[in-house]
Amino acid sequence: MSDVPARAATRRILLLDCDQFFVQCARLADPDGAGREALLLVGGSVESRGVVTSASYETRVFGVRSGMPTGQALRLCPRARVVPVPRRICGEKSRAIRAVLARWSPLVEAASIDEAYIDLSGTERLYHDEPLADTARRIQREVLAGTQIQTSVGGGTSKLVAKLAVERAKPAGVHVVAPGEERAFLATFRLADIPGVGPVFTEELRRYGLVSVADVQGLGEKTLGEVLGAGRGDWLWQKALGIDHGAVHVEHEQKSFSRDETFPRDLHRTGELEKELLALAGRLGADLRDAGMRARTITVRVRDADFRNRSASRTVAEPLESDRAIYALARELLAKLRAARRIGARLLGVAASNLVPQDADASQLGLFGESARLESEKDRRLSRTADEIRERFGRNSLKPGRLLSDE
DNA sequence: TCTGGGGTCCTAGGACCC
DNA sequence: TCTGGGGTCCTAGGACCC
Repeated sequence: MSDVPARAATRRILLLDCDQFFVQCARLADPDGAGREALLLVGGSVESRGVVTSASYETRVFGVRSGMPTGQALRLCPRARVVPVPRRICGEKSRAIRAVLARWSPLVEAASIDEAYIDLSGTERLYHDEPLADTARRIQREVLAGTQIQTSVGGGTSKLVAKLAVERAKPAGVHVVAPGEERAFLATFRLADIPGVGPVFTEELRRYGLVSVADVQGLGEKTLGEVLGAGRGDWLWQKALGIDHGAVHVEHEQKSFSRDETFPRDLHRTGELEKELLALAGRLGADLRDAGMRARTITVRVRDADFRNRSASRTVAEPLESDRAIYALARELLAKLRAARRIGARLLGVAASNLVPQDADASQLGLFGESARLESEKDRRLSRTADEIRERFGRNSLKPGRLLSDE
């Protein structure tokens, strides 16, 4: 908020969003297989209890949507082919797109793997007062030529407006909302379309008879505040008018890392869960070290067979990075969760937060006696050695736990 | 129909300190 | 003896996003 001048010049913001990104990537990765498949679902299999990450436009005609359980999607569209997410090429394409966008503005925010905001405010003269929609089309063509990825672009005076506009642009189009048209544009949406208004809030609003953005606009600011409370009422009122001062942020500081896994079948025995936890802790530790970070808080999460989510976490004074220390802590937390409720688990996960750079000032470690240390230099060396072995000989060259202990 | 994996942010209560 | 308020940190849970 403080970085918004009292009389800000009209901003010019684009959101570039890839059309059915994972489907496009899967087709590029396998031109003769998935590339020829119109009815394509990318995501988890039925056996692994997965959901659809991205559904091709051809399957959406059948009612298939991303996030839908794959089993349900296949019932709606039995002839569809399911392929896994092609992670490597998705990452490559995402980076390549960002590289193209960087040529157009220094202010690019990667909002997710398949969408990015571009702030072109103040570039009017640079682009010779070209209409924003024309600039958007040129960017879109350059992205397609450079990466083979088809995109849609939304534009307007804020991230909120650009985000909603891109929905009107799909597929492969451009939709720019002119300054001053925000309120009327917003009036054409449902409240559930506003980012931040999810299923729970939508249902609450519906109980008040509020379904469309126009409903809220007609209610007025004061009444909305009385209905929802000042905080949420004001928040929703601003959105309903298309007002959003959020800045396009270039840098992104990751606050946590996590690894979790849903099992094909619920696991009941603590020993089985510990084995999975060991593998997850190893993957998490490798992620942390790869990022040059350590973590002070470890959280273990389970999703019980009845879909109840539970978690236990512990924060320690000394930031950790080694597989052994992370697993030791995680194992205690799992024991705590198991003691509280002994029931089959469909998901197990472990997360690291309260992150500290590896090279941060470690002087405060002097506060801990050597006996109280949770992680030794040797633990760190062992984990880093394991990282190098995997780097040289492949991810499967070491089994989890192999370099974990002193034995 | 049967619900992924990777994240961010918020809330609320309790401990603890001043 | 009775009763403060503010600030920070931790923990657990949940909404929400792609």
